[in-house]
Amino acid sequence: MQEEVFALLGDKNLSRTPCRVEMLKILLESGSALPETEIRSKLPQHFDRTTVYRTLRSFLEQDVIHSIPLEGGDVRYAVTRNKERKSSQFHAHFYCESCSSVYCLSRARFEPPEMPEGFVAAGYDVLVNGKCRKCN
Amino acid sequence: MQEEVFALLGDKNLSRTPCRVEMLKILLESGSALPETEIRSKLPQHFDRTTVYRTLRSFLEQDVIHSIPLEGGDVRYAVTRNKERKSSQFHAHFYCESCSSVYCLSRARFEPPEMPEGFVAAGYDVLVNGKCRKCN
DNA sequence: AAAATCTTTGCAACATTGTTGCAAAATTAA
DNA sequence: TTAATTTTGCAACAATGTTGCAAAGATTTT
Repeated sequence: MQEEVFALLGDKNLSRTPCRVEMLKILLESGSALPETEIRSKLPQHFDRTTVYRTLRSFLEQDVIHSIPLEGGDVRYAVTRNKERKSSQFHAHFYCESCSSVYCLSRARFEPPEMPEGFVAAGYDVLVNGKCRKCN
Repeated sequence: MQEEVFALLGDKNLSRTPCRVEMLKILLESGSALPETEIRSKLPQHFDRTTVYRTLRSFLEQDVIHSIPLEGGDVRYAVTRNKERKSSQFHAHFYCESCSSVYCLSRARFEPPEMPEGFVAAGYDVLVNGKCRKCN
Protein backbone atom coordinates (compact mmCIF):
# COMPACT_ATOMS: atom_id res chain seq x y z
CA MET A 1 0.00 0.00 0.00
CA GLN A 2 2.69 2.44 1.15
CA GLU A 3 4.76 1.40 -1.86
CA GLU A 4 1.85 1.89 -4.24
CA VAL A 5 1.30 5.39 -2.86
CA PHE A 6 4.98 6.27 -3.22
CA ALA A 7 5.07 4.86 -6.73
CA LEU A 8 2.01 6.87 -7.80
CA LEU A 9 3.46 10.07 -6.37
CA GLY A 10 6.91 9.39 -7.75
CA ASP A 11 5.61 8.75 -11.27
CA LYS A 12 4.04 12.19 -11.31
CA ASN A 13 6.86 14.03 -9.55
CA LEU A 14 4.68 14.87 -6.58
CA SER A 15 6.55 15.12 -3.29
CA ARG A 16 5.51 12.90 -0.39
CA THR A 17 3.74 15.41 1.78
CA PRO A 18 1.71 14.02 4.70
CA CYS A 19 -1.57 15.20 3.24
CA ARG A 20 -0.88 13.68 -0.19
CA VAL A 21 0.25 10.36 1.23
CA GLU A 22 -2.73 9.98 3.56
CA MET A 23 -5.27 11.06 0.97
CA LEU A 24 -3.93 8.63 -1.60
CA LYS A 25 -4.05 5.82 0.93
CA ILE A 26 -7.69 6.58 1.67
CA LEU A 27 -8.58 6.71 -2.00
CA LEU A 28 -6.72 3.50 -2.78
CA GLU A 29 -8.20 1.64 0.16
CA SER A 30 -11.72 2.69 -0.70
CA GLY A 31 -13.41 0.48 -3.24
CA SER A 32 -15.63 3.39 -4.28
CA ALA A 33 -15.30 7.04 -5.33
CA LEU A 34 -15.45 9.45 -2.39
CA PRO A 35 -16.64 13.04 -1.89
CA GLU A 36 -14.18 15.56 -0.47
CA THR A 37 -15.94 15.64 2.90
CA GLU A 38 -15.55 11.91 3.35
CA ILE A 39 -11.90 11.94 2.35
CA ARG A 40 -11.24 14.72 4.84
CA SER A 41 -13.14 13.01 7.64
CA LYS A 42 -11.11 9.84 7.11
CA LEU A 43 -7.74 11.63 7.42
CA PRO A 44 -5.83 10.53 10.54
CA GLN A 45 -4.81 14.10 11.35
CA HIS A 46 -6.78 17.26 10.76
CA PHE A 47 -6.09 19.10 7.52
CA ASP A 48 -7.79 22.26 6.42
CA ARG A 49 -10.46 22.05 3.72
CA THR A 50 -8.30 24.27 1.52
CA THR A 51 -5.36 21.91 1.79
CA VAL A 52 -7.50 18.96 0.84
CA TYR A 53 -8.89 20.78 -2.19
CA ARG A 54 -5.40 21.86 -3.24
CA THR A 55 -4.22 18.29 -2.98
CA LEU A 56 -7.20 17.08 -4.99
CA ARG A 57 -6.33 19.63 -7.63
CA SER A 58 -2.72 18.47 -7.85
CA PHE A 59 -3.92 14.90 -8.21
CA LEU A 60 -6.45 15.89 -10.88
CA GLU A 61 -3.86 17.86 -12.85
CA GLN A 62 -1.50 14.90 -12.81
CA ASP A 63 -4.29 12.47 -13.64
CA VAL A 64 -3.66 10.54 -10.42
CA ILE A 65 -7.37 10.84 -9.69
CA HIS A 66 -10.43 11.88 -11.69
CA SER A 67 -13.67 13.51 -10.62
CA ILE A 68 -17.14 12.15 -11.24
CA PRO A 69 -19.89 14.79 -11.30
CA LEU A 70 -23.31 13.51 -10.29
CA GLU A 71 -26.86 14.78 -10.48
CA GLY A 72 -27.43 17.43 -7.83
CA GLY A 73 -23.91 18.87 -7.80
CA ASP A 74 -22.42 15.96 -5.92
CA VAL A 75 -18.83 15.17 -6.90
CA ARG A 76 -16.82 12.03 -6.17
CA TYR A 77 -13.09 11.48 -6.52
CA ALA A 78 -11.40 8.20 -7.40
CA VAL A 79 -7.90 6.99 -8.21
CA THR A 80 -7.36 6.66 -11.95
CA ARG A 81 -6.46 3.09 -12.87
CA ASN A 82 -4.15 2.55 -15.79
CA LYS A 83 -7.01 1.22 -17.92
CA GLU A 84 -8.90 4.48 -17.66
CA ARG A 85 -6.23 7.14 -18.14
CA LYS A 86 -7.07 10.45 -19.80
CA SER A 87 -5.56 9.08 -22.98
CA SER A 88 -8.26 6.45 -23.03
CA GLN A 89 -11.43 7.64 -24.74
CA PHE A 90 -13.97 5.87 -22.58
CA HIS A 91 -14.83 5.94 -18.87
CA ALA A 92 -17.71 4.23 -17.13
CA HIS A 93 -18.96 4.66 -13.58
CA PHE A 94 -21.74 3.08 -11.60
CA TYR A 95 -24.03 5.00 -9.27
CA CYS A 96 -26.03 2.89 -6.81
CA GLU A 97 -29.43 4.47 -6.35
CA SER A 98 -29.82 2.55 -3.12
CA CYS A 99 -26.63 3.36 -1.17
CA SER A 100 -25.34 6.26 -3.34
CA SER A 101 -21.94 4.63 -3.77
CA VAL A 102 -20.04 5.29 -6.97
CA TYR A 103 -17.78 2.66 -8.51
CA CYS A 104 -15.41 2.81 -11.46
CA LEU A 105 -16.21 0.25 -14.14
CA SER A 106 -12.71 0.20 -15.51
CA ARG A 107 -13.02 -2.87 -17.64
CA ALA A 108 -16.39 -2.17 -19.23
CA ARG A 109 -16.47 -2.40 -23.03
CA PHE A 110 -18.85 -0.26 -24.99
CA GLU A 111 -20.15 0.54 -28.46
CA PRO A 112 -20.14 4.30 -29.09
CA PRO A 113 -23.50 5.76 -30.14
CA GLU A 114 -23.77 7.07 -33.68
CA MET A 115 -23.25 10.83 -33.98
CA PRO A 116 -25.47 13.25 -35.90
CA GLU A 117 -24.06 14.87 -39.05
CA GLY A 118 -21.18 17.20 -38.22
CA PHE A 119 -20.52 16.05 -34.68
CA VAL A 120 -17.19 14.34 -34.06
CA ALA A 121 -16.75 12.35 -30.87
CA ALA A 122 -13.44 12.22 -29.04
CA GLY A 123 -14.40 10.56 -25.77
CA TYR A 124 -17.26 9.06 -23.81
CA ASP A 125 -18.29 9.16 -20.16
CA VAL A 126 -20.94 6.69 -19.15
CA LEU A 127 -22.76 6.82 -15.85
CA VAL A 128 -24.72 3.67 -15.19
CA ASN A 129 -27.27 3.76 -12.41
CA GLY A 130 -28.85 0.83 -10.72
CA LYS A 131 -28.15 -1.38 -7.74
CA CYS A 132 -24.68 -2.38 -6.65
CA ARG A 133 -23.37 -5.71 -5.43
CA LYS A 134 -24.09 -4.88 -1.79
CA CYS A 135 -27.64 -3.67 -2.38
CA ASN A 136 -28.93 -6.53 -4.50
CA MET B 1 -44.08 28.23 -29.99
CA GLN B 2 -46.57 29.81 -27.60
CA GLU B 3 -48.84 26.81 -28.17
CA GLU B 4 -46.02 24.37 -27.51
CA VAL B 5 -45.23 26.14 -24.24
CA PHE B 6 -48.87 26.10 -23.15
CA ALA B 7 -49.20 22.44 -24.10
CA LEU B 8 -46.11 21.48 -22.11
CA LEU B 9 -47.33 23.37 -19.05
CA GLY B 10 -50.89 22.09 -19.41
CA ASP B 11 -49.78 18.47 -19.63
CA LYS B 12 -48.03 18.80 -16.28
CA ASN B 13 -50.68 20.91 -14.58
CA LEU B 14 -48.32 23.85 -14.23
CA SER B 15 -50.02 27.24 -14.33
CA ARG B 16 -48.94 29.77 -16.97
CA THR B 17 -46.95 32.16 -14.83
CA PRO B 18 -44.86 34.75 -16.67
CA CYS B 19 -41.59 33.27 -15.46
CA ARG B 20 -42.52 29.73 -16.48
CA VAL B 21 -43.75 30.77 -19.91
CA GLU B 22 -40.68 32.86 -20.71
CA MET B 23 -38.21 30.31 -19.40
CA LEU B 24 -39.80 27.53 -21.41
CA LYS B 25 -39.69 29.68 -24.54
CA ILE B 26 -36.00 30.31 -24.04
CA LEU B 27 -35.27 26.64 -23.45
CA LEU B 28 -37.32 25.55 -26.45
CA GLU B 29 -35.80 28.15 -28.76
CA SER B 30 -32.25 27.24 -27.74
CA GLY B 31 -30.81 24.36 -29.66
CA SER B 32 -28.51 23.58 -26.74
CA ALA B 33 -28.70 23.05 -22.99
CA LEU B 34 -28.30 26.26 -20.98
CA PRO B 35 -26.91 27.15 -17.55
CA GLU B 36 -29.19 29.01 -15.14
CA THR B 37 -27.27 32.27 -15.56
CA GLU B 38 -27.82 32.25 -19.30
CA ILE B 39 -31.51 31.46 -19.00
CA ARG B 40 -31.92 34.32 -16.54
CA SER B 41 -29.97 36.78 -18.68
CA LYS B 42 -32.18 35.95 -21.66
CA LEU B 43 -35.44 36.65 -19.79
CA PRO B 44 -37.24 39.71 -21.22
CA GLN B 45 -38.04 41.01 -17.73
CA HIS B 46 -35.96 40.73 -14.61
CA PHE B 47 -36.70 37.79 -12.34
CA ASP B 48 -34.91 37.02 -9.13
CA ARG B 49 -32.38 34.19 -9.09
CA THR B 50 -34.55 32.41 -6.51
CA THR B 51 -37.58 32.52 -8.76
CA VAL B 52 -35.62 31.08 -11.66
CA TYR B 53 -34.29 28.25 -9.50
CA ARG B 54 -37.76 27.55 -8.16
CA THR B 55 -39.11 27.39 -11.68
CA LEU B 56 -36.29 25.08 -12.74
CA ARG B 57 -37.15 22.85 -9.83
CA SER B 58 -40.82 22.67 -10.80
CA PHE B 59 -39.81 21.79 -14.34
CA LEU B 60 -37.37 19.14 -13.12
CA GLU B 61 -39.95 17.59 -10.80
CA GLN B 62 -42.45 17.37 -13.64
CA ASP B 63 -39.82 16.08 -16.06
CA VAL B 64 -40.37 19.07 -18.36
CA ILE B 65 -36.63 19.63 -18.31
CA HIS B 66 -33.62 17.63 -17.15
CA SER B 67 -30.27 18.73 -15.81
CA ILE B 68 -26.91 17.76 -17.21
CA PRO B 69 -24.02 17.91 -14.70
CA LEU B 70 -20.62 18.56 -16.25
CA GLU B 71 -17.04 18.37 -15.13
CA GLY B 72 -16.22 21.29 -12.85
CA GLY B 73 -19.65 21.69 -11.28
CA ASP B 74 -21.19 23.24 -14.37
CA VAL B 75 -24.86 22.36 -14.86
CA ARG B 76 -26.98 22.78 -17.98
CA TYR B 77 -30.74 22.56 -18.32
CA ALA B 78 -32.63 21.34 -21.39
CA VAL B 79 -36.23 20.57 -22.34
CA THR B 80 -36.94 16.86 -22.15
CA ARG B 81 -38.05 15.50 -25.52
CA ASN B 82 -40.53 12.65 -25.55
CA LYS B 83 -37.84 10.24 -26.71
CA GLU B 84 -35.78 10.84 -23.60
CA ARG B 85 -38.31 10.85 -20.78
CA LYS B 86 -37.39 9.62 -17.31
CA SER B 87 -39.11 6.35 -18.16
CA SER B 88 -36.52 5.81 -20.88
CA GLN B 89 -33.40 4.13 -19.61
CA PHE B 90 -30.85 5.91 -21.76
CA HIS B 91 -29.81 9.55 -22.22
CA ALA B 92 -26.97 10.90 -24.29
CA HIS B 93 -25.53 14.40 -24.39
CA PHE B 94 -22.76 16.01 -26.35
CA TYR B 95 -20.27 18.46 -24.85
CA CYS B 96 -18.28 20.51 -27.37
CA GLU B 97 -14.77 21.00 -26.01
CA SER B 98 -14.32 23.91 -28.35
CA CYS B 99 -17.37 26.12 -27.67
CA SER B 100 -18.62 24.41 -24.46
CA SER B 101 -22.13 23.94 -25.85
CA VAL B 102 -24.13 20.96 -24.70
CA TYR B 103 -26.60 19.22 -26.99
CA CYS B 104 -29.07 16.43 -26.35
CA LEU B 105 -28.52 13.41 -28.57
CA SER B 106 -32.09 12.23 -28.27
CA ARG B 107 -32.02 9.68 -31.05
CA ALA B 108 -28.70 8.03 -30.29
CA ARG B 109 -28.82 4.26 -29.96
CA PHE B 110 -26.40 2.46 -27.75
CA GLU B 111 -25.23 -0.93 -26.53
CA PRO B 112 -25.08 -1.05 -22.71
CA PRO B 113 -21.69 -2.04 -21.27
CA GLU B 114 -21.50 -5.38 -19.53
CA MET B 115 -21.85 -5.17 -15.74
CA PRO B 116 -19.60 -6.85 -13.18
CA GLU B 117 -21.05 -9.71 -11.09
CA GLY B 118 -23.77 -8.43 -8.77
CA PHE B 119 -24.33 -5.04 -10.35
CA VAL B 120 -27.72 -4.49 -11.99
CA ALA B 121 -28.12 -1.57 -14.36
CA ALA B 122 -31.35 0.39 -14.57
CA GLY B 123 -30.33 3.36 -16.70
CA TYR B 124 -27.44 4.95 -18.58
CA ASP B 125 -26.26 8.53 -19.02
CA VAL B 126 -23.70 9.05 -21.72
CA LEU B 127 -21.73 12.25 -22.12
CA VAL B 128 -19.90 12.38 -25.43
CA ASN B 129 -17.25 15.01 -25.81
CA GLY B 130 -15.71 16.23 -29.00
CA LYS B 131 -16.41 18.94 -31.56
CA CYS B 132 -19.87 20.04 -32.54
CA ARG B 133 -21.29 20.87 -35.96
CA LYS B 134 -20.37 24.56 -35.64
CA CYS B 135 -16.79 23.95 -34.52
CA ASN B 136 -15.75 21.39 -37.11
C1' DA C 1 25.71 25.09 10.16
C1' DA C 2 23.42 29.46 8.67
C1' DA C 3 21.12 31.85 5.21
C1' DA C 4 18.23 31.96 1.32
C1' DT C 5 14.69 29.65 -1.32
C1' DC C 6 10.81 26.88 -2.34
C1' DT C 7 6.76 24.23 -0.91
C1' DT C 8 3.12 23.17 2.02
C1' DT C 9 -0.25 24.44 5.28
C1' DG C 10 -3.89 27.29 7.70
C1' DC C 11 -6.78 31.12 7.96
C1' DA C 12 -9.80 34.54 6.26
C1' DA C 13 -12.23 36.01 2.58
C1' DC C 14 -14.60 35.38 -1.50
C1' DA C 15 -17.33 33.28 -5.74
C1' DT C 16 -20.86 30.29 -7.38
C1' DT C 17 -24.76 27.30 -7.24
C1' DG C 18 -28.60 26.17 -4.96
C1' DT C 19 -32.06 26.28 -0.89
C1' DT C 20 -35.20 28.17 2.88
C1' DG C 21 -38.16 31.47 5.56
C1' DC C 22 -40.86 35.20 5.45
C1' DA C 23 -43.57 38.92 3.79
C1' DA C 24 -45.61 41.49 -0.21
C1' DA C 25 -47.96 41.16 -4.56
C1' DA C 26 -50.69 38.90 -7.81
C1' DT C 27 -54.05 35.16 -9.05
C1' DT C 28 -57.79 32.33 -8.34
C1' DA C 29 -61.77 30.70 -5.86
C1' DA C 30 -65.85 31.42 -2.88
C1' DT D 1 -65.47 41.53 -2.43
C1' DT D 2 -63.44 38.81 0.63
C1' DA D 3 -60.79 34.79 1.50
C1' DA D 4 -57.42 31.39 0.14
C1' DT D 5 -53.71 30.04 -2.80
C1' DT D 6 -49.75 30.79 -5.61
C1' DT D 7 -45.97 33.39 -7.21
C1' DT D 8 -42.38 36.58 -6.49
C1' DG D 9 -38.48 39.17 -4.13
C1' DC D 10 -35.41 39.76 -0.49
C1' DA D 11 -32.34 38.34 2.99
C1' DA D 12 -30.04 34.79 4.82
C1' DC D 13 -27.94 30.54 4.65
C1' DA D 14 -25.42 26.00 3.09
C1' DA D 15 -22.10 23.53 0.28
C1' DT D 16 -18.38 23.32 -2.89
C1' DG D 17 -14.50 25.26 -4.54
C1' DT D 18 -10.89 29.18 -5.18
C1' DT D 19 -7.49 32.98 -3.95
C1' DG D 20 -4.26 35.91 -1.18
C1' DC D 21 -1.37 36.17 2.41
C1' DA D 22 1.47 34.89 6.14
C1' DA D 23 3.52 31.24 9.09
C1' DA D 24 5.71 26.78 9.26
C1' DG D 25 8.47 23.08 7.12
C1' DA D 26 11.52 21.33 3.89
C1' DT D 27 15.46 21.92 0.48
C1' DT D 28 19.27 23.99 -1.40
C1' DT D 29 23.22 27.04 -1.52
C1' DT D 30 27.17 28.81 0.17
